[in-house]
Amino acid sequence: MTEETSEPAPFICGLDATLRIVSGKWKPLILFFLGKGPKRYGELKRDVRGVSDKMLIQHLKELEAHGVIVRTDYHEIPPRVDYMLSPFGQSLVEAMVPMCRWGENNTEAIASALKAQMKGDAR
Amino acid sequence: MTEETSEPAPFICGLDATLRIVSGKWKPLILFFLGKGPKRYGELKRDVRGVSDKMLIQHLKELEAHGVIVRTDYHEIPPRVDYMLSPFGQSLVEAMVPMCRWGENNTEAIASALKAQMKGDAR
DNA sequence: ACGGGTACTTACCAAAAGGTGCATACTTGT
DNA sequence: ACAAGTATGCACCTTTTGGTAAGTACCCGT
Repeated sequence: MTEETSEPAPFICGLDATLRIVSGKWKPLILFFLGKGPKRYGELKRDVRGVSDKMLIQHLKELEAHGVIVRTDYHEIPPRVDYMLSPFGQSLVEAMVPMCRWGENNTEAIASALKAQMKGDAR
Repeated sequence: MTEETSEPAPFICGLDATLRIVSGKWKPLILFFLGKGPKRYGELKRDVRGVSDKMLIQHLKELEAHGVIVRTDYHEIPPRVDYMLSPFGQSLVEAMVPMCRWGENNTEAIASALKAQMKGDAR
């Protein structure tokens, strides 16, 4: 740290910019599920199968810091908080829809492509 | 390794499936640039700024193994190889277009969202 | 009064991801 | 003859990422 590296590195292109927001193992999934409407922390955790508390919270904080989601704390006694997309996040989710559909329409092909590769790896 | 864990874990949803293919720091970018037409290794490396040889090749191999790109080796003397999208890859790239556009249309907002966050982090 | 659910937080650790630098084998340009 | 470019491969090491397990403060149902 001899110098301040505050520069976040310029974007190569639009896609690169988008990736800076959605990169993170579970972020796209979180966004996808929030696209279906506001959700409480627990609901989200059940939806995004396999995510740990640590990751879920960390990603939620980052998405909030980036202005794509909005956190609402009801300050109730058994904690109650929910998360929803901001308009910015909403537009992002819309941009992700084709990728979701691509996955839906090619699930079989993807599954076998991944399986085929494993055989090669499993030397 | 007491048991074969050959099961690649079921997809949570279509998006999850898609992510299994495009996950990797540079993969979306590689695909994006290949969307503009076949490219030689060197060209790609110049396009995808910042990628190391190791990563570029590794990602290219995976994408090829997954059937999204096709490698052509001309067996020429100073090595000449090029990469292009397969029809499968082509459809994937089309599904990514909206995300590219989203990034293009929101570059400013994204840049400031990222910058704003850094200030918070820099405690 | 105890177990379970709520939404987190923190510390510690393992694994994956990625970068650097060197090597290859042959050619073209200077 | 020597440096540079071509498309990789490999060993080594650092960084980043992610998981586990524990704890917190408070409530409700039994």
